[in-house]
Amino acid sequence: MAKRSEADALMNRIAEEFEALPRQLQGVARYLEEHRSSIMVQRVGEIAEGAGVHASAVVRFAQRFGYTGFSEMQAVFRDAFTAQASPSRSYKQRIRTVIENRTGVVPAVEIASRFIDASRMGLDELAAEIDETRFQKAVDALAGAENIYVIGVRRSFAIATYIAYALQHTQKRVHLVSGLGGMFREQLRSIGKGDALIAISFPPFGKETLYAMRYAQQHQAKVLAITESDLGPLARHSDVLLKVKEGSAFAFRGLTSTMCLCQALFVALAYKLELTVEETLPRGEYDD
Amino acid sequence: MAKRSEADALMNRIAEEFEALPRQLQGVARYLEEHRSSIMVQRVGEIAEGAGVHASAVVRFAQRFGYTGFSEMQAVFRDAFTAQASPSRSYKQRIRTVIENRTGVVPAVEIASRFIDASRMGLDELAAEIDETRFQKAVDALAGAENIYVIGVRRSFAIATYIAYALQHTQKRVHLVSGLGGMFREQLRSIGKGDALIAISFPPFGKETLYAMRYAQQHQAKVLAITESDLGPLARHSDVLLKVKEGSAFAFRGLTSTMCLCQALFVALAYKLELTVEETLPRGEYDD
DNA sequence: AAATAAATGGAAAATATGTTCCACGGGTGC
DNA sequence: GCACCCGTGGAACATATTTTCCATTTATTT
Repeated sequence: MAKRSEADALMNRIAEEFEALPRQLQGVARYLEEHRSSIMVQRVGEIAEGAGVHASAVVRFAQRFGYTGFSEMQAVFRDAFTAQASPSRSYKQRIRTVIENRTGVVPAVEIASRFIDASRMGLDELAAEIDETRFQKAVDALAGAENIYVIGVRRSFAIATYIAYALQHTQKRVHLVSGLGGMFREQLRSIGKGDALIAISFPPFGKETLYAMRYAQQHQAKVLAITESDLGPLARHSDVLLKVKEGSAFAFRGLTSTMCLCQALFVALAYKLELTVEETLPRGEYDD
Repeated sequence: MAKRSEADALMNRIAEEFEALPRQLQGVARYLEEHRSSIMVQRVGEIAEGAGVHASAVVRFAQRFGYTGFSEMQAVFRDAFTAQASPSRSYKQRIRTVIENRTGVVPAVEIASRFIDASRMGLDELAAEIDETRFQKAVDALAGAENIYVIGVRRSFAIATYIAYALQHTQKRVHLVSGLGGMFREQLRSIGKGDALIAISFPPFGKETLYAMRYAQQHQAKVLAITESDLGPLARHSDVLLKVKEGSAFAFRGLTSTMCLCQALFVALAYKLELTVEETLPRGEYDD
């Protein structure tokens, strides 16, 4: 109990003082936070190597936080672990959870956990059922396009936003059809042969998206649809259709699988366009 | 993978030979079985004491099972742990191999699969490491806010967009600080006491986001940060900080965990506000 | 730009830890 | 009952790991 919080307290202190720390010690701090769970089994040398610093820097770090040396600090994490690993803990925790549930208030984390679980299942399904041929076709279509238009409204707008952002890292001209100022049609006007439209839509399908797809097809642009089913109105108006089935919990639809698919699409495209990943997402000042 | 089974194999061998062992070594065996999970952090002396034997008995035990000494046997358990504690590491190595093997055309689906895998691991980690207390605090902070401002730039903008969209289904007034027309400051101007700001940012942190956080705090609004670490500049300017560590493949950062966390946050909030899910996300004509 | 302070990394010193050796004792078989 | 063997534990030894020290580099201030 107290053991666990001692490690927590230390991590908090580290977070507080972080900015005042010299470069190398910041590196150590980052490593500790990242690998908190395995610090207890690692040697100073291993941690030093992982953090890219000299062993003595790790010792200095520990001393800066009031310990006589690394060993003493490590003991804090070791104790925290053994306290948690001891069989009594899980039992007590289960009991406590049950008690807390009795009060009628479902803890927020309970809801979150279930939702995350649902999302995981969604990703599992995505991994299992991805259509190789179609995915390849989708990548090829984008690779061959001069201009790429992206549309998605309401729930799908965030996804469209992301795709448009990601594609800015390629040489393509990218157009997010946002409808800003009520200008859906105007933003789409100049799409034509050699261009591609990415349309993301789920039932009940937004009429703006459907319009865009029809318009794009009429003007000989390739249409890539991202939706949940081969049936439905999007199939008719698309050249390639990628399916995503989202997991759901509390009757609330996830969006993680869609996001994941879109990112995968982008990575595959970047790879095909032979952008090195560094070019793709500069770790410099433009990334956030 | 193989690491885990090596420890298992050892435990099996111990079980088999158990009866043929001398009294003290049986004691060691019992202790190991009982405390399997914490062997990796314990010293020979501790284990010896726990089993009620002399340290050298423990060493003899290890040698009896083919190891040069206790250390070598302990390493088996340590490896088993680190293999399971940091699955992403072995994963990253696989990824690197794939990249280095670019002996020609890697099929797009191959890339997609890898990426989806990475995202899945990200979600696993999210589920495992979500901080109950903080999550609850985050939900409470939002539930208590009159106005909710949302900011995220570049990579994080899509997420901000989504949160703003989702929150429109509550009774709160929601403001997406988009920076449209260069009006970051202006959009943020009226934030004040009783309001909340949700800031999503990852390194290198966008200065607009940092500015917004500082401004919000100065005006006594609650600040909820969504980022990847307790360290870094966001910690100082936030009241609640939710951590998300994204999986990555091809050195390309995922966004699915963040998306998932934000959705979970929203669902938990909706639940707390006692919105029925039907009210929350009408499946009617406004959903897309 | 010089002076001062701080940070860094190599290597020696100190310590902790693991391992081996050996003397002792109890039990078993002859 | 004696001798032998195996198991046991103390202590010396060896090794691995941590810690300290100091020379060098790097940043900061005047």
